[in-house]
Amino acid sequence: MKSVTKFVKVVTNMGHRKIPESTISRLFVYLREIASLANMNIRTISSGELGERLNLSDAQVRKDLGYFGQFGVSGSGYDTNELKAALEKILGKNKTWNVAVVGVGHLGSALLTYPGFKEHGLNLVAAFDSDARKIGKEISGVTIEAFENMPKAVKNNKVSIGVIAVPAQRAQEVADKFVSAGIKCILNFAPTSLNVPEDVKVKDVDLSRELETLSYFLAGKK
Amino acid sequence: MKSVTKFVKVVTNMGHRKIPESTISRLFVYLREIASLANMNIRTISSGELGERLNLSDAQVRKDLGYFGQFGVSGSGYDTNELKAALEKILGKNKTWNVAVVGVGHLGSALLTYPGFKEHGLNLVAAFDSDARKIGKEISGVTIEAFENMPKAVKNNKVSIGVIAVPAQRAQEVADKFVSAGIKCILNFAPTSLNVPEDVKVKDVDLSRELETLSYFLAGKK
DNA sequence: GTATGTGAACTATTTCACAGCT
DNA sequence: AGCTGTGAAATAGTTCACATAC
Repeated sequence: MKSVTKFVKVVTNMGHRKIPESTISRLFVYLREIASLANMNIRTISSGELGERLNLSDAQVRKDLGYFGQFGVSGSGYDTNELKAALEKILGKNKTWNVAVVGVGHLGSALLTYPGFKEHGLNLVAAFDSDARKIGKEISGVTIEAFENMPKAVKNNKVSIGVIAVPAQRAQEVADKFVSAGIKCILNFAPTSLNVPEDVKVKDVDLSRELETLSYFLAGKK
Repeated sequence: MKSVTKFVKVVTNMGHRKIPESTISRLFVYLREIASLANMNIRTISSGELGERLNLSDAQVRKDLGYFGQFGVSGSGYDTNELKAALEKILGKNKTWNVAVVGVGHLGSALLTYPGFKEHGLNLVAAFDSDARKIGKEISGVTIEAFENMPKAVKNNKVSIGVIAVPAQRAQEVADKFVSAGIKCILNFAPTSLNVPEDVKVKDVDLSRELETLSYFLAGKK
């Protein structure tokens, strides 16, 4: 007697195993590479080849993908078009989000002109500063407003992500105002640790720390 | 018979236990906080209080410091001035390094004007681009040169850190040229994984990935 | 033969918990 | 009593290795 087993691809993480944040981050890297391969008309790739291109082990690639389903074919590898579609679905690349920036100094204005925002589905819709001389100026198609207007603007523009680009000593104050305006997701460029409620996600981007660890490494050799 | 034990503070990691990179990164955070406390004339702080300010556990603080020596006093905590001095020594804050940037587009020019470089002992001494229209222009006191001149300039200026701020598809080429010019330390802003010899340290700063993981988080909550 | 998917083993990092110092 | 320093326990993340599929 023959038994027939049907496998179903799982694209959301149904089994709700805990997924490492590093896995999520690598999935974006896989997607980039796979998209480029698909674009070059390469139809199939193995975990080993993909890992080699990205300086990762074959096992790492398979394990990461394994959290979300079974996308490969034994003996041949992964179909690039299928895997691309699956990753896009997993990672929610089709959605867009509105973003507001507080602090239009060096960093803030560099961010406002950074094309990567738009490329990743993030629309800058508002910018705020408390320096009166900056208010009213336009940058990247957005007019800088007074910080006091922020909560109202967040609601009117359905802002999902708040970006903090002010000096460290003012960052907590801005975070508190974001939280009370209903923001659940903060991108923090200030070199300080923010206190927020549990349901608010903070992503810290601390360029100073990166630079510091680099010079620590250099100090170590010789 | 009584035994007398003498303990000596270890400031370098003599015992060469393996130290997590995350520990190093946190030490810089401790230093910032401790410097600010010392500045406010707070003389002493416990691991618990310090952890609370930084959203870290008391055990984490003690374990991190423990890799480098014994800086605390049982029953009272850490002397802020002593700990500040010790951390500065451990982390090699006094040294400065020369930096060269390749790629003076949006990102590169934002970096060139970023004051954090100088604040962390990094001196921008040269900038390169392969766009003929940019060559000869000055930015932040540095004149943009042709990419071909880079290896010579790296040697003449004793450059220790190479910064890559070009599009992904050109990043490996730039990295190779840095490596053959003798650079041992690369700060990579291109969203791609670089292949370099073992003795070269690459620090990736991938803003796109940070943005992407943010939108993944948002996509997850309905 | 080649490559996946996945428990099991291993490694890294964090947290616990407590002896010992002030 | 209060707090450090540190092995031991727990947790997180990566790599191994192999049964299974094509």
